[in-house]
Amino acid sequence: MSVAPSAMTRRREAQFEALMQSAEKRICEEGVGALKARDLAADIGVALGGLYNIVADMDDLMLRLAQRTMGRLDAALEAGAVSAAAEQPAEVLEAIALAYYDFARQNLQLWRALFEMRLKNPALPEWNIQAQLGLFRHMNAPMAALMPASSEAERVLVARTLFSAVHGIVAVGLEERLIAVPPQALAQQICWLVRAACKDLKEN
Amino acid sequence: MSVAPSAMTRRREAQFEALMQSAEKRICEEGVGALKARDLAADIGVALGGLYNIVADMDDLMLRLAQRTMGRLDAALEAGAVSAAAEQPAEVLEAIALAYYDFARQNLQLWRALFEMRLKNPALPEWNIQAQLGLFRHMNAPMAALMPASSEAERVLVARTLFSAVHGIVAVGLEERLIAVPPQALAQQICWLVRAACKDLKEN
DNA sequence: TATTAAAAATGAACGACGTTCAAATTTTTA
DNA sequence: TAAAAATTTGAACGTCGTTCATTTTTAATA
Repeated sequence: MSVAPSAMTRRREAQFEALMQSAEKRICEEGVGALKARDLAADIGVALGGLYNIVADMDDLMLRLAQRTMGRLDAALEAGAVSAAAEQPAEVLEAIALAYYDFARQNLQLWRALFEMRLKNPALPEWNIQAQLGLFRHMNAPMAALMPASSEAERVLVARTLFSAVHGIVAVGLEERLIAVPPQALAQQICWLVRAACKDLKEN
Repeated sequence: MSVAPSAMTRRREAQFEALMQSAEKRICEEGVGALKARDLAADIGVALGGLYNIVADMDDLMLRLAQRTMGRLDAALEAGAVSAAAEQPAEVLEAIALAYYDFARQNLQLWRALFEMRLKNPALPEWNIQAQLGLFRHMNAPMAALMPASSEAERVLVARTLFSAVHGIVAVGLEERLIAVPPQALAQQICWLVRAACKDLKEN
């Protein structure tokens, strides 16, 4: 589950890790828009041009960071799912949704960086796509329980819809540009929507 | 309902309008990331520095563009709402959601620009905030019909939740970076979620 | 160990960008 | 028509990501 480019010497791996940590620190403190090649190079004690021996370019850097963040998000969703296992499938989905919300709140800037990535080359590398799709893994079991008569494709579609809806609520809710919704109220809204959707699935 | 800064001469208004149109054309054709001050200045036949007599800076330009787009979106939502009026409130909300999805599809790049704005000064001007909040206007009547016993604040919260959820589905669905969901399937998913949410509201 | 070839690191330089501002030009006023 | 005010200009500035010829370090070989 390494996030570093393959074929690295030990020294390079250390540099890569230092770069990632310095970038994450800066994102957390100042937001993703404040990431500057010169700052990062200075942080890890490397000349400006040396950055490009560790990472192909800033897009590559962002994608590697996204990979790390998704790894942590995956673990958080997993923890949320198991905490509600052996319960009703709707409750598991609810726990996953709340875990997603909690992760976004606790890692606000890193989580935002996942979506604010504006890559020069919009085509994502395969390993990034797979990591994204892998996040849906936690919904498989509860979705299958909720929609036993449906096809795999149908379940995947509904899972994506549910995830997207929750993501939208979280994203808009954490946007401070408009009215700030109290966290507790937001969590309650997420639960309501997930429950309502699951109830409907159950009835049909 | 003017979108131009006040206290403009006739000439300035014409320049402003030309600037907006040229910017919108470029956004539609190449995406918001391709907007360059030099290109726009050339487009409207003005020296580079002259842009800053028409608009305070690029942030201001983006906010004015957003204002125009929101104006069109507002009209589209209104049209969607009236097309389903005198029906069940759930059907009105469904029509609004579908109108939102349709607008996003038909004005993909301009719609994206609404959210991809990364302003140097993240504080939004009051007129922009009001325009955003005004978009919820169309949900007032159906929400009141669906939740007659609830407070105004409660209804606003649920309306925001519903809108955010639909927005999330649309945003993720129109993101081509992952699996492309067929438009018809996406519309169906939106309808399903709105209906499920409304059904739950009705029962409680 | 000395020599040499390969690998890695350097930082000045480049082009693109948004923004500024003294100077030139146009328009308005007296 | 002359003076004053307003507008327009485009060169110049600072910042950014990125490149690459040069230097420095590391590794291999005799």
